[in-house]
Amino acid sequence: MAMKKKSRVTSHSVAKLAGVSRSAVSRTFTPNASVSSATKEKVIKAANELGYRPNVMARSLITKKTQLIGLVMDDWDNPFFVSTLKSYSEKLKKENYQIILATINKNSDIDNSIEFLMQYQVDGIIMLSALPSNDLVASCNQEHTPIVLVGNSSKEIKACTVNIDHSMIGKNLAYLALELGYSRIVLVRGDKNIKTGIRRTKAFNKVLEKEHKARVVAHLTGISGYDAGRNAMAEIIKIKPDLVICSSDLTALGVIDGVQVDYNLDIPKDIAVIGFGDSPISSWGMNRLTTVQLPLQSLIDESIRCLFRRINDPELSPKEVYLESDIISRDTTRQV
Amino acid sequence: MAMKKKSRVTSHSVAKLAGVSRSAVSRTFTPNASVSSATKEKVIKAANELGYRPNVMARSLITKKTQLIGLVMDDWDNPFFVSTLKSYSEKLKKENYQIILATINKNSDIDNSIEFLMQYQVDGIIMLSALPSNDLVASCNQEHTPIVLVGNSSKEIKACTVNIDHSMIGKNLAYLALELGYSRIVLVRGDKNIKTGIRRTKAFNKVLEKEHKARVVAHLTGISGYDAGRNAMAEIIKIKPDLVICSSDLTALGVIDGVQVDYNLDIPKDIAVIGFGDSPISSWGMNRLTTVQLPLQSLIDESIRCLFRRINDPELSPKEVYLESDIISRDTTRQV
DNA sequence: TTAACTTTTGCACACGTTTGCAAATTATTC
DNA sequence: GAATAATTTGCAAACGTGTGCAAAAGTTAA
Repeated sequence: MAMKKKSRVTSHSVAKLAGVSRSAVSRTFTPNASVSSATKEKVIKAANELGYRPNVMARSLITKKTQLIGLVMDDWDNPFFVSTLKSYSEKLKKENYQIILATINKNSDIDNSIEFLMQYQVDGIIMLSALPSNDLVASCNQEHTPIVLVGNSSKEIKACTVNIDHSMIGKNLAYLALELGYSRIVLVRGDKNIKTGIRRTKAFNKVLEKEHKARVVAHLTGISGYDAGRNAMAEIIKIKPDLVICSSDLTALGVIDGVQVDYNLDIPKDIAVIGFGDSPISSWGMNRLTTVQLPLQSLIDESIRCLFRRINDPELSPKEVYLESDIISRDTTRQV
Repeated sequence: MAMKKKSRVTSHSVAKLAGVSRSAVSRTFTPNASVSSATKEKVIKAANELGYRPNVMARSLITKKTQLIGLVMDDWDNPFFVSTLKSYSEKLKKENYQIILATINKNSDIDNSIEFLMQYQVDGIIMLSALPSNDLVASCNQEHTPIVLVGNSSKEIKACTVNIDHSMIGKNLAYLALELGYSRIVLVRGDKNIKTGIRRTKAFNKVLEKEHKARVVAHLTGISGYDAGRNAMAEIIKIKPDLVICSSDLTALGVIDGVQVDYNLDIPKDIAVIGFGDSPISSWGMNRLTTVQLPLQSLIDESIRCLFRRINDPELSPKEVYLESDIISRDTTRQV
């Protein structure tokens, strides 16, 4: 006996079983299609019997819609972006879209990942923190595949961008510091080339220069993580600051332990600390860290909204959205 | 002037520009296909000029391969599984596969998410911690779409399973406790219905019963997270245990702070603590937690290997893999 | 009953590929 | 140069679906 060949159950086979035409079964699975309830019933019965599932690939070939959204994740080490994945997946699913995931290894791969996604005829692309080339975005626009850039943008690119307004954060941090009466401030940041940090710092300094009631007594870069923060205190302590502003909660926790454990000083009386991100650890247990809360949900919602707007009307010109962040006052800064 | 209709650049258009047949352009993009280098060059030039990208949907229709792997994530709150996403994405990409992501909301949705993925004709499915129904798995097997179950299994299901051997963990924990000379042990777990925890506990008790040099003086369930752990100490402290074994690192951290801060006892001299998971926080800064290290990389590698084995040979019968875990001895237990 | 109208149905083409096959071209051998 | 072998090429038939169109069936009105 010959080996049974792999054969899928197709609209043809269920049509045959139900005694109708292929069109009938197609229409049964297309909402609002013209099909009598009698045949619909027959088709559904046959489909269940055979375990029929419409082939999305074949369908998309003709409808030119795949219900696929490409999601490119540039920075898997950034917990903010990773934590958005769940929401993206759930919210897109609710709109009947699926996520196809693209990872980036080297920087040169950003464009490559878009090319990949385009081969799958995705209906839209969400880029988390990655910046593609102008040419490629133009090419996507031409094929009416909208791109939304989240957490990164460039003036020249013709794509929707949804961003956190880091300048505003810097400004608000500065005014908060002034309001609380701090005057000797240390800024602690990670990689000095990260744009968002640069933007915050610039806005922060601008306010201080205008008001000249306080000044930045030290500006450290290349410090990220608990240990780096804690070790950095050796240097910071000499400068005798009254406020240390960090670019991540984890760094801030390191700084806090440095202040309290290694140098036996009081927080916030002797030195105040502000973190960044409002990550879960910033409020666990004994940690009551004053920090910047990023509007992640708005970021997600807004980027999805932008995407769908352009999927539904590709001629629409791209939009720029900037979101504001709150500063959560907890126990590592003095109260107003 | 009439509105320009959306028209993709197809193999037809590049064939016309290059002055060859559609077959020629198809063959230039198919490795090892019979095509002269002269025409190949012509085609590539034309393709670049037009920005041609082969349509994967159309291709998969005929090759019956989509290069798509469905990844269903049951429990987004479990940091272990979420942290595997990056590795899965990178490793599958290296093999030229893409991930299509499926989320589960209610439990009844597990089968649903598989149905969804099957509509996209995925070449295989990886299920993280979710358990699908027998019927559905059978239906997938019939279509030669292999499924790998990670972190959850059932005897009856005919699918590959890759699991952490929790019985072995329980056994090893028990022998470690005996070896270190602890005799009054408290077990602290989360939801009492979680199978993995039950399995560990059972194996743990079995060893203790056999050796009867130590005993479980309390077995608390429903405790998970830092605060729950810390609060639980109020009850635990009365029992005067010498070892507390927790089902998560975070809970263990709460217990530790309870012991040290709230009751001013020494760790590990007065009470020892063991966590679970070797999550990053367990070794940050001052935390030097003795804990169970899960073999996540092996879990990922093994599940991918199982998947590909069955993709390449669908007749192969499914395999069960159990992985062992190490216990990392740090500073919250006494040394051997 | 007939006419006009509405709904349902099936045919056949389209979507953008891959691939077996035979024809056409090129390379090799005598 | 002819004969043969090896390679390259294009044609045409799939793959599994959606959809315009006209025919068929059903419904309503007179």
